[in-house]
Amino acid sequence: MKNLGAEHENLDQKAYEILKNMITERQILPGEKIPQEKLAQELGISRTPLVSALKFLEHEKLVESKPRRGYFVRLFSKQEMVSIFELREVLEGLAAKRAAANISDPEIETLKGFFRDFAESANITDFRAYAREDRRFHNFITEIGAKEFLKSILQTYNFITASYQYLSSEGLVRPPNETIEEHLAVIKAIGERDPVSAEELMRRHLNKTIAHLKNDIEKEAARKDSDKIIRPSF
Amino acid sequence: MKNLGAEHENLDQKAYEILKNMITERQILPGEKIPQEKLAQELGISRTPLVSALKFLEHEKLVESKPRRGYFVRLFSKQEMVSIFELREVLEGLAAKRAAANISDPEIETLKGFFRDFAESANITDFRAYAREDRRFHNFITEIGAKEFLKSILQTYNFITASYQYLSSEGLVRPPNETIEEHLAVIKAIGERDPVSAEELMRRHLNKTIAHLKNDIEKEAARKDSDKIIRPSF
DNA sequence: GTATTGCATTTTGTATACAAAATTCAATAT
DNA sequence: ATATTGAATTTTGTATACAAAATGCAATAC
Repeated sequence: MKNLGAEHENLDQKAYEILKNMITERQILPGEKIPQEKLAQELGISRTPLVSALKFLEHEKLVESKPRRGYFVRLFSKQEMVSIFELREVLEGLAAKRAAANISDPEIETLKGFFRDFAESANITDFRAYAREDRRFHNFITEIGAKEFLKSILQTYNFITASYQYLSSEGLVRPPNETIEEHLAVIKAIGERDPVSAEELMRRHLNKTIAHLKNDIEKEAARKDSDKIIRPSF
Repeated sequence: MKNLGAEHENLDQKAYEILKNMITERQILPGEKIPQEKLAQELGISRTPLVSALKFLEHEKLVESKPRRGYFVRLFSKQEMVSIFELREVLEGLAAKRAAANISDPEIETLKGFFRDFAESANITDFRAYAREDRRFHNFITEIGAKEFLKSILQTYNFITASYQYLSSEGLVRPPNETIEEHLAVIKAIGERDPVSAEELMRRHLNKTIAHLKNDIEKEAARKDSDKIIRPSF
């Protein structure tokens, strides 16, 4: 009966945020079932707002409902990650275009600050710091270029990307040395308020990541194929 | 795989579909409040699945929650419709690209059937029939080019477009004589399995609609501005 | 006649209750 | 040992209950 977190609009919201956090921070792992009663008790709420939050997350594809069996944390295959990056390509392209069209002077200054610390060094070694900057950069563009609809979609898919990559090399698909120039090019285009170039460059940037992922998938498939060929020979 | 047909997985789903339908068919008008208890009784269910459905629709922006005051059918401004078409531009562009890459031979035949009845006539007069074909055409491309994530997003935004346009000239922003060639060009590109052209043409097609909408908005603004100037002179 | 106040009514947010489905697990059969 | 069965237990889907908030309305004051 104690209503502690009194700053929250309602319990649905609170449950939603906590759950989402638990998923990114891998407190519940992909594929795992979400124990409703137990979790509700842990959070000091009833099942009602918890289920409500689960339905929201289901809509965002972060969670999957198997009827009469429960909710499970969604597991994304590499193939699905390609689909998500394809979406990010067009959506962030649009965000970059709109950012270039709407950005204010002070925002341009902020934008130019991104990757400044990395721009000079010939070889970036701190992957973790770079990955953080990467996320902040993409979020900043979403923030200024995307509102309402676009923003809410992008947040979902950027979030999925982030939670998926949590384990891989600090959350980077490609090495900093390869992406830094692409980032700087996007910054330049938006800074010059050039929507066409901004969109094009952002799309190219994300498209290269897609190519990289697809390459990984192919390599894996090839490895498995060769296994299949070799094994029967024993 | 999927459970289609009359059997409803659960009441949430049922309530969701009925509500969504009521919104497109304007049985509940934009801005109106949704009476939970009354509607639940009418549908012969409790408030629980109804509220569940409302949360889904809230996520799709079809409905808006004002805390402690209830749910209201969302009202879209022309400005917001522009944002939605900007989304459709990039998303259906992607869908068209993927459709061109994945389409099967029989599907090409179906595709080529679209707009056949209109292609010959020099002047299309049956707006209603054309509008229906338009919707079917866009849905078909979504169906073959977009799966999972892209599909679910597109369905939402196509739906908003449809429900918004319900009142305007049979649901068309631009006249058939203007759009028919664009449609045929997209069909040709996908039929030739040319992803690059397919994307480009679909984007251009939707972009022209955006331009048209923006033009409308400007005209309206101009009218209001001139009102403002004239009125004080009395 | 319009504005203000206070009370009765309605509606929301959340908890709880409960039947039906799913799961577990031990007992039994193969 | 492995497979099968079936009752005991858990969990889901849905309804209902109820306090707190919002709303409507009538009585009163201005």
